[in-house]
Amino acid sequence: MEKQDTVMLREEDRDTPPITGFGGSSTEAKLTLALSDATFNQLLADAGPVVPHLTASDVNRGVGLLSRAPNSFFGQMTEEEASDSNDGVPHIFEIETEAVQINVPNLQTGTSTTLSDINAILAGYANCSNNSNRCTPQETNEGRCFPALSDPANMEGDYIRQFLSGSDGEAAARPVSACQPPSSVAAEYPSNTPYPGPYGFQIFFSKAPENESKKTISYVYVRDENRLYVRPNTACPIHFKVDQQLPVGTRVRAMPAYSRPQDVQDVVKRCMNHIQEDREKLDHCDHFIRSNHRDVRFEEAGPRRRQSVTVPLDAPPTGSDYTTAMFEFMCFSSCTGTINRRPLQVVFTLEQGDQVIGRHAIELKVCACPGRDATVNDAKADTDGKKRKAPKARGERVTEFSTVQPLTSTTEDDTLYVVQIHGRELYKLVMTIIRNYEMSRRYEELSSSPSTSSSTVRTLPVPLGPDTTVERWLQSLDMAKYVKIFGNHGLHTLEDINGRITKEYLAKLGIRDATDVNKLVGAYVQFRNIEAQGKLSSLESNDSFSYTPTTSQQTDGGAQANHGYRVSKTTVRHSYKMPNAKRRREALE
Amino acid sequence: MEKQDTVMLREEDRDTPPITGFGGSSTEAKLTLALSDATFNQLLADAGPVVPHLTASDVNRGVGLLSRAPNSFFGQMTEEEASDSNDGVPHIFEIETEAVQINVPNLQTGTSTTLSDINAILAGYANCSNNSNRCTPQETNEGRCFPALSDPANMEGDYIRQFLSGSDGEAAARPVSACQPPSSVAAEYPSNTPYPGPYGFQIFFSKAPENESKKTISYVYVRDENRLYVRPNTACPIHFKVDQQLPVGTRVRAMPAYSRPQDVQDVVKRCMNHIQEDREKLDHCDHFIRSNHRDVRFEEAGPRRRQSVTVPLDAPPTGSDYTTAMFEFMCFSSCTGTINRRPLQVVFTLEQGDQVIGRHAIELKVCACPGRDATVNDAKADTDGKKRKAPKARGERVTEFSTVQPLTSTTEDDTLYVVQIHGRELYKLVMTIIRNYEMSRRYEELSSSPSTSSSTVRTLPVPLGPDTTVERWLQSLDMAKYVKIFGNHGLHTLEDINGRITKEYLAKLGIRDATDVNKLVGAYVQFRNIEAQGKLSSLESNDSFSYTPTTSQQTDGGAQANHGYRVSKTTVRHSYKMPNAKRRREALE
DNA sequence: ATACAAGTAA
DNA sequence: TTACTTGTAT
Ligand SMILES: [Zn+2]
Ligand SMILES: [Zn+2]
Repeated sequence: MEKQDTVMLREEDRDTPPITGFGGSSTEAKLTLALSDATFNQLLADAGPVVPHLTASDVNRGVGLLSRAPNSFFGQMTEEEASDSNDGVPHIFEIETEAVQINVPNLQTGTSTTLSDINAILAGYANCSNNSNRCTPQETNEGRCFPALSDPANMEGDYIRQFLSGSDGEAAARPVSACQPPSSVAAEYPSNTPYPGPYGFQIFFSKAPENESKKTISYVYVRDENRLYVRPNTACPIHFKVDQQLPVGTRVRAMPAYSRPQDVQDVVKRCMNHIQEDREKLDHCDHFIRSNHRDVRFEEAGPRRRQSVTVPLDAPPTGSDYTTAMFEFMCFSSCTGTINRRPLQVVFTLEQGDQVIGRHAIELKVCACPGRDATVNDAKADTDGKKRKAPKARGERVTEFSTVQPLTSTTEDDTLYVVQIHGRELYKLVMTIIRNYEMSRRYEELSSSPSTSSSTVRTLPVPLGPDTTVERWLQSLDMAKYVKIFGNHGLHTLEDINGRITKEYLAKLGIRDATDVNKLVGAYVQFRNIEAQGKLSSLESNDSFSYTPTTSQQTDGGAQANHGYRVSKTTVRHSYKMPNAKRRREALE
Repeated sequence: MEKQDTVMLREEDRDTPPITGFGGSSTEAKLTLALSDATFNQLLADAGPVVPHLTASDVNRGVGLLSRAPNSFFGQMTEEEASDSNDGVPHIFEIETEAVQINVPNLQTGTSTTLSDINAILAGYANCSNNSNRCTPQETNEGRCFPALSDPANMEGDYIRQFLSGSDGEAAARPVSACQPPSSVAAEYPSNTPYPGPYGFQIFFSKAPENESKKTISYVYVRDENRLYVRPNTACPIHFKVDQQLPVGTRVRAMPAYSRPQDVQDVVKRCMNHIQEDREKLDHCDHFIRSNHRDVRFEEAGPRRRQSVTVPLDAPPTGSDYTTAMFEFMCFSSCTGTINRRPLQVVFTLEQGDQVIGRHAIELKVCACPGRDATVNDAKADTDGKKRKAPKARGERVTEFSTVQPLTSTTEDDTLYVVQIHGRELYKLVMTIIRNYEMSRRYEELSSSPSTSSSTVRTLPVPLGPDTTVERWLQSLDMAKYVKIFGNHGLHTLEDINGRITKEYLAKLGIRDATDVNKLVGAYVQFRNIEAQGKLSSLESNDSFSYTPTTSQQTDGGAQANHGYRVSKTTVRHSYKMPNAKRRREALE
């Protein structure tokens, strides 16, 4: 089996998030500690040319790898995306590569791993690769067959690669005695490798799962983290989609697993307290995952007696192209003694008999307040890696104006207003705002139609909002060539890029052309400014304070041409110096 | 048996905390619901003249009664107190009274209590009273023989007394068929009545149990609450003292019980998770209380199979007059499923064979941070009656800007500028800024010196900049309490928080107090506004685009008083409509 | 929806 | 020791 032929690395793919395997990223330091040189060299010899990507920060943080690279999880779609199934999104997985992925679990502290352990793991993936031979390879519209291995910005990642790559790539195909049958339940470590398989198996969640208010929501899926937050003992609908009709008897298995390398060997079970609680009420009361499907089957199999449930993947209801299954999670992620706050995953496998014909995994947190915890995790990610930010270089602050809101109407844009401003401070402030605004307006006009000199011409016929797609935004800027890059990084809406568009960030994405960078940043700044305006405007609505026009006079009273260029129409003069008496009175109330 | 003779109630004792029995205080409403009239009358006939005291607030709060009345717990001494044993502290219990105390457990919701149940309870106490005949009565130096029954402030307490007292007082001495043996383990409900008994049994704790620092302390006894805070699985020394030599074979039993009336019927056991954890490591791994004494005996007895341990009360070591026994508590008070955060007691009984010859009880909280929790409980007691902070009311937005960021230099603040603004979008944006600015200026003036009508009064002498520490900023806002929160998120300078301060973000940081949030956001908006002004001003130096004043005219040319109120000094009129030619040229470069 | 409680990690 | 996490009460 010549895997090299199927692994096509291209230079331009380097900015693509790498695919990462289950725990594969954290072998680094611990392998060098626990393995003898001979063992380690053998490992190198066995390892194929394609190795999982990992970063030192992953190792240090013990973070679930999958959550770092949303794009490495194929098959998660929003409901809308799922509905147009042939859009050729670049998220289609090249299945051959699965065969040579290496998922080496991290070693437990104080334990050691033998070569046969590792061989067993490799064998498991070899089996996956055999299965994949039955699959129809799917290529993206970019012709990319495999995500890049290298993150040029991460030298430690390169270091690891140095150790694990460069060998002959035979290991994946080599039969090993510890080889397990392909069944998903039989593996020592459950695979979580995304695998759409021959039927294009996909999993996704409702965009707005419930009408509950944000804080009381009983489950929420956060796409950036590929993580489901859900309350225990709550039926959570999960949507599954295939692109062909499935043979009868095809089932979906939900198997829980620990995310962190040091935990993967543990079987996820309910805690004793919760088992005890349901001992008389539920059959299989020790299973962590349940389903209320009439045909649910509880299984406990494999060398570790891992527990899982399967439900048949019924045909989609009429008018729908996906099937919804309900699963319940019967313990908190924080339950003492067992899960004990350890990060979890759920691996969903599409199975035909004992053949795995599709697989997707999600991160899972079962908690009392999914809405709250999803938010908190978001904030944490925001400030992550910011321990002590180095004194930031000045001069790029201009890009940091931001927060999101839709544009307002642009129909009266050429009206000229005259405003009296009281005090130099405020005057300078206003001038700054105005300059900034005009600057971004210029950018926008240029990008939309350089030949138009009037500021009434807007690139965007429809106001931008947080839900506007990045694609549309880029197209409006004549930067459609960057659509793919943004999409590859999981940035689909303007909401997604909120707070991100800086020169540095664009550089990370691989956008380094100075003109384009300036254009993007400028346009983004304007979007942010205008959006901020809308936000502030909404604030003022229920405020008792309101300025009053003191003078109104017409300047430049040009006639308004129907579609012509209107220099100015009305002048309103306000004085913003409030009478002291009034100010004091209002302040006191 | 004429108990009345031994019960000496004095008027001046009314403010003394009453003695309360185990759960006796909450019979009130539920008795009247659950008992037939005949049964209830029978109960009244059986009840002695001395009844437990209870308050409605106890019932409503479900508060452990004993914690309300520290003085009702005799026998707890500090080490110093114990050493001078003849100081005649008023904590000496008049033993005869125990005979007629009534400990009626609260009825479980949905259950009913029969008269025989109650008789059984009464009988238990009758037996105690018989035992007490062997005791040497001890009087306090105040001559008080029995705590007052009445809390004058509590009418419901009086109501209960009305029902339960005033009968012939025979019940206590009357043998009842359901009568239980006197053994402490045999009772349906364990008694927690303090009872020094014939040997003057006393229990106390070391004043400073450990040399650990306050926060890392593994156990602490708070005398005001008669409560021991202790870490689980930690040997906690408890001192026992008798004033005569004990017969050989005398043992001390430690039995856990729930404090609240609605819990007393439950047996205190370890939670399943912790049992499981120690299943192979410990014998009697299901016992909540353990001792590392070589001669510890685990018992499980009585109708409820209550678990307890006994250790021999060895003779005090030479030079000491007390004996120390070690007990360990094997679950958190917060353990899910079993104790579940319910308040606990430990009843220590001195036993000779199956005779109880001494008893004392303490409140117990087993927690991870005894030092912290003891302090917290202290503080809570301080602010008691304050309930929990009311959910914050919305709509006080006017206060949002009350402490808005102080303005920068003010020397020219009253200059009036006239600005032409092109386009309604920009106009609205500018107006929003101006309104916010003026609003904060108003509030700032009010807060800094309401008597000053001039805006020259500033709160902050030094202008803020991106390098200003968040700490100083917060201090200037009187929000120093949030310094740590920001610091923990790597936000140290105003630069760090640039673009981040929104209500949502603050909520993520854990800052949710509406007033504070509004204050911070308002102040931040102003800071941003001012900062943006400066930044863009500096930007424009190397920017070919710069607005130019088109008109300059003097309006309202008032003379500038030295510190007087200056209405306006200069008027500058700008047009912000850029020439199309220039705009196009700049945009292309 | 907010505030608190309490175990636990850094 | 601090502060965060996270279940739970109000
Ligand atoms: Zn559990
Ligand atoms: Zn426990």
